[in-house]
Amino acid sequence: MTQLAEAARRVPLNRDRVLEAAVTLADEVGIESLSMRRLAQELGVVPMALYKHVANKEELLDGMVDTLVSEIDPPVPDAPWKSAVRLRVLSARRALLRHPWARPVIETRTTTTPAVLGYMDGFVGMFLGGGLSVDLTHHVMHALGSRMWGFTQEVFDDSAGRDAGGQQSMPVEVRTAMAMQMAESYPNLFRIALAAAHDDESVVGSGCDDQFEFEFVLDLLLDGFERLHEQDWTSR
Amino acid sequence: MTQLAEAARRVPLNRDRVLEAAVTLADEVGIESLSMRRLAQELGVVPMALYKHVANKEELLDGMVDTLVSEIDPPVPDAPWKSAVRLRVLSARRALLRHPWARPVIETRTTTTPAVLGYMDGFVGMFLGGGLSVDLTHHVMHALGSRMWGFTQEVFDDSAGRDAGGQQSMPVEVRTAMAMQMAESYPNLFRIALAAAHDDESVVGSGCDDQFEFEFVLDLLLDGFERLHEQDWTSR
DNA sequence: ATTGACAGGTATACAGCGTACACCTAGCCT
DNA sequence: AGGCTAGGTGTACGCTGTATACCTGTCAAT
Repeated sequence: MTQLAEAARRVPLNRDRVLEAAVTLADEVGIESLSMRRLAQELGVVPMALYKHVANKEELLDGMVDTLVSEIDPPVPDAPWKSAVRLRVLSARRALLRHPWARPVIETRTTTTPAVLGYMDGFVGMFLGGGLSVDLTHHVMHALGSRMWGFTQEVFDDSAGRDAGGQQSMPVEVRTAMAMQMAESYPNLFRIALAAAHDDESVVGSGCDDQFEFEFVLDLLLDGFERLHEQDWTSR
Repeated sequence: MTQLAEAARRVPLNRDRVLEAAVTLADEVGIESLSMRRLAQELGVVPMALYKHVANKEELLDGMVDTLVSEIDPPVPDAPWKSAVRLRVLSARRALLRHPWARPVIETRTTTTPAVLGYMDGFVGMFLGGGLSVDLTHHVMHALGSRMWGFTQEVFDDSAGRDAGGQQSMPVEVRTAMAMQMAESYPNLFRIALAAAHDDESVVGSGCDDQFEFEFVLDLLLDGFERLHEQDWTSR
């Protein structure tokens, strides 16, 4: 035990190792299971030891976001603004899909770290560099919102029809009964769910290509931005 | 005490009263302070008593969202789809601003109650009723996302320049030092923050009209939807 | 060589959370 | 009269973040 203690002390657990461990732990067990105690245990250390390296859990989460930001590709220089933005957003999205915990964490952050400010500054720079006015860029950044991070607030779930409840072990007669119930309670949702299920080749899947939906909206917005830019839009 | 117990029993605390109390409590003290214990206390009852009326806290939150949904105006019939959608979204936004707790709660909901399904169904109905194809409507609903609820994921905060940190009691030399710091670290953000501060008549305000930003994006999207509809867009 | 500061790990403790489980009691139906 | 039940109570468990005090090894300055 003395040896272990010494071995632990030989690599004295700095801030980066704490953040790194937090990221991989959250990747593995999910953000809801990332507690200070659990993280400490993972590092072979007592919970309070973490507080020598991060002020509190909020700061830990801030740090985790910072490491995520560092994984996002920088803006490609000398590219048209639209594709530069597009590429970077999609890079952010890839990073975000690697770290599912990041979405809820980003959503709840209140403080803005320098790394995050730098990330945003990059976007603003792309728009301004593309010739968009300061005014338009301002509103465009608001419009981009969380899509800047590669995610959308997915609040519309069209999987309701095929599998309301989530369990797959359900007698077929119950399923059809529920489908009929839905068809009459939510006729419009039903039509869409039906169409999505129809298009879907793999019967198992959600019937909805998240990546397609994301790029659909992203391009819709980018095209809108471009149009406003071309007609010298201004907020009066 | 017997009298109190009897008085309490005379109005035996049903599900609706629990939900109503939860909503007003959350309105007053914020969602982060809404605990089962606190809510029970507010109702003059022991915490576990609540569990006779809601299965658990999740279901309580679901119920709170349902009451919020009931405050949103139904779709106005016989209106062009664009303005019908627009009106309803803005009605949702008003409800949401009355209940600040709703945004984080909606964001974290996993189950979808019938009331919420009905709400969504109404939107789908407006698009389909306006002649949009099932396919386009599907993607349009995804694009709408959380904006359906009247909020955007506000992840871009342009108040960074004027008041990084939030405290107003700060020596002016420190403030200018920070501004200079920002100007060189985040030159692009700085330009935008500066412009926003300039436009702002009230020096105190955030320098950013949230309502304007919201409607800006909403209309950008609606116009995009319309354009796609006019050119019979389809996802192949 | 001794001392003292300090960085970093530890131990204990507290207040708060959601909620499982057992219990009680008043009112109603047979 | 007797039991069922709806609804409120009391206690307890395991979990959370973190304040506070303590200890110990390392290193710099005397």
